[in-house]
Amino acid sequence: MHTVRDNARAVLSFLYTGSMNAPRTARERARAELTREILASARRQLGEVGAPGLSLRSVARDLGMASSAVYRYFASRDELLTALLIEAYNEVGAAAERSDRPKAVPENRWLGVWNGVRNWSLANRHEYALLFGTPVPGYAAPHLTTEIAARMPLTLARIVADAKRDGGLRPYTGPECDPSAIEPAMLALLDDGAFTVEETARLILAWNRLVGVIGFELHGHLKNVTADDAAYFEYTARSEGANLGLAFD
Amino acid sequence: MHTVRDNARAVLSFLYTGSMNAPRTARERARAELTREILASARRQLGEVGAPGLSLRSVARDLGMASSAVYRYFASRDELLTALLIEAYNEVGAAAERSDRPKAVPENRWLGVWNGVRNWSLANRHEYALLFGTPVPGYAAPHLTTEIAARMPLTLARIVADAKRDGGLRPYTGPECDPSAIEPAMLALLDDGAFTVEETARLILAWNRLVGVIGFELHGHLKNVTADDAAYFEYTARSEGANLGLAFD
DNA sequence: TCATTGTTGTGAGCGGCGCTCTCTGTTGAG
DNA sequence: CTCAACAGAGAGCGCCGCTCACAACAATGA
Repeated sequence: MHTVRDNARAVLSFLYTGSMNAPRTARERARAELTREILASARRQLGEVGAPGLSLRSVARDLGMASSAVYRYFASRDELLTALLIEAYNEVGAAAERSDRPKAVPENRWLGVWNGVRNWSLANRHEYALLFGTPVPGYAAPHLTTEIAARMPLTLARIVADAKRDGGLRPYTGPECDPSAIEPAMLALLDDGAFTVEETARLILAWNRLVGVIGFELHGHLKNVTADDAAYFEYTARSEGANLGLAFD
Repeated sequence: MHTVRDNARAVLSFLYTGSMNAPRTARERARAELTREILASARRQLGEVGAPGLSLRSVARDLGMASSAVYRYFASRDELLTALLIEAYNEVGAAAERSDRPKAVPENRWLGVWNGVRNWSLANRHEYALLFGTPVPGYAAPHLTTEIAARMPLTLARIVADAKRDGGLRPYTGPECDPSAIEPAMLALLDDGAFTVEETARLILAWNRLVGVIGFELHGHLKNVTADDAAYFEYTARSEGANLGLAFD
């Protein structure tokens, strides 16, 4: 029998794997149901008022239960936010994968995924902030989240790997990265060592910049700076793709 | 005579210009003094616990006064944070300017300013978060803050402008930006039209990426990704400088 | 079958928060 | 000297996260 304390882990596992150990008793079914409802309500509120405004008490009110009862399901507000964080990581990863069209030419795939991530972020700005904005608490089990967080950047890597395999990658130009700057484990993670250190560095840079430029747009730093955010974003995408050797002009 | 309500504007003006209308009466002197003390205490707490943890009540406790008294000086917590925001904008701008060595070659100036901004950010991570992390409230008088916020990017622009004047700028390569993506007013702002639209776009990109890569490092997204953050950062700086035509390899 | 055991929900309560209001004493301008 | 503007104190409102004791209840094993 699992105790209440184990629940958090169970929820994370649920979010990660998409399924839970099948609930055997009525109580377990009710528990799974209510856990989902709490998450759904929290997610709704996150979308409306953002992470700072999300309160456990208001979730409880929304569900017509005592605020203290919610603590049977999530040990703290941070734990609830962590669950939402994982959910959001999965969503942006899914959005990236969904907007990849493996049959298109690499350049169009690249733009498609960049735009897919941007569109998700514009439609879910509070979720984006949760992922890439200022971190608030101690937060989630790092090992679990990093695995999920990799989904989006791996989608980018796959495009470049395919281009490389098909000979569609130009030799890169410009300054090169000190190889010792990159964590060796990253090389293995990225498509089982399909990339050189230099390519890996540029991939990291591209991922980094994709997130960065969206943040600038979302946080208003481009106000009075750019006139057409979508065009500026596409320019960023092309610039970054070219840096990796994709054939933009 | 100014009323209490005017104080906020006075504080902002004080932070911006570095001086205030000379206090004539003892009361005005005391007011200026206490305002500074409140800001100093708030700044101290910001550095320790970050913006979410900063509370007006604890500032009041720190200064040995009733919490309600603080409201004579700052109309709300947001207004206090706004003052800190402006202070931080000025600081990072000053750090950028201080780390520029106008007599050095453009490439070294470029690296110097990038590192200067990074070092300030590492030493003031909560302040960085206030500037470039998730925005929380409605926040400051935009017109005032944008003027101050421009200090740091303008330092970058100056280096490139000097290089261009001295003929040290290579013709740029790679994808170009749709000119209509850039706000025309930006062209005038940047050294009175010293730059082409394309150069302006690349400057914006560089500024954007400088902030972005620091955010990634500060927020832990580079953990298990890079092995040497400083080396990776310098790589970013060189890559960005080369994109603007600076002679990095 | 039934007592035992762990789980679930409640409501009261703690300390903290931002913020408001009223009241008192004080300062400075006319 | 008068009087309006100001500064500070303290009580209080409605939130918040979180804890705890308690009662209702469901699963389980003797």
